[in-house]
Amino acid sequence: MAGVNILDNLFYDRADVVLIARELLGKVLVTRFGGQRTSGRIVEVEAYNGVGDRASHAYSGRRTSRTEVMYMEAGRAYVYLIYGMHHLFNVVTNKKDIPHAILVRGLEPMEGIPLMLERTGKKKLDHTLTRGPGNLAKAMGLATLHTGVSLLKKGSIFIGDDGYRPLETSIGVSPRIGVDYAGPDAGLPYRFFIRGNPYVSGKAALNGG
DNA sequence: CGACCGATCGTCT
DNA sequence: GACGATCGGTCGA
Repeated sequence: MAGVNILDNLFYDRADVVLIARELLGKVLVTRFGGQRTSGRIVEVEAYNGVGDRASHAYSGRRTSRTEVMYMEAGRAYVYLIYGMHHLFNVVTNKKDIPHAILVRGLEPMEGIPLMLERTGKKKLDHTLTRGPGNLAKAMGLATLHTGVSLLKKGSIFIGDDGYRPLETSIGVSPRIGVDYAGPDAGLPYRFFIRGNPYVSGKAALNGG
């Protein structure tokens, strides 16, 4: 599509995963499976800051077959199954062997809404279609089999920049959701979202500032 | 509104 | 054998 630049290695391969997460707000996540395209604007993200972050799957350098992709070079998908039923989509950032990742938690649907409805079994478009990480992965057709896929070329999964920029004043910051197990790190301000957007998950009290 | 609960299974201990 | 970077439904105030 004209006017859309794919985010490249220079974008993903940077040291500050929290900054990258914030910069992902307003970008466009695109999937193209079986010749069918779906896309949506990113409105909510969370940063997972490597081996020192108790909320991260890579905390303390844990390295398993599931998390191996987090240790690969920047710009790959990390999709994992949670609660036996939901697939959560992350983007790997920073250099090889530094396991940073960003969880995409909210999308404002753009293209392919009928297909998203079909994938999710929903009857009509409402804010639940792509609100929350499990819902958006399902709507976009993303699952664990996509772990390791590169986002750096215009392939089946990528993130584009169409020039849209959220107002700085519209960006909210809060602790991450669902990471109470992370002790002191549960309170870190690593979640970013577009204030007032209906596709942002979480409770209203978290979404004010 | 908020609190709680069940679903469901791969991953890790 | 326990638990989760969740979701949608239910129940009670």
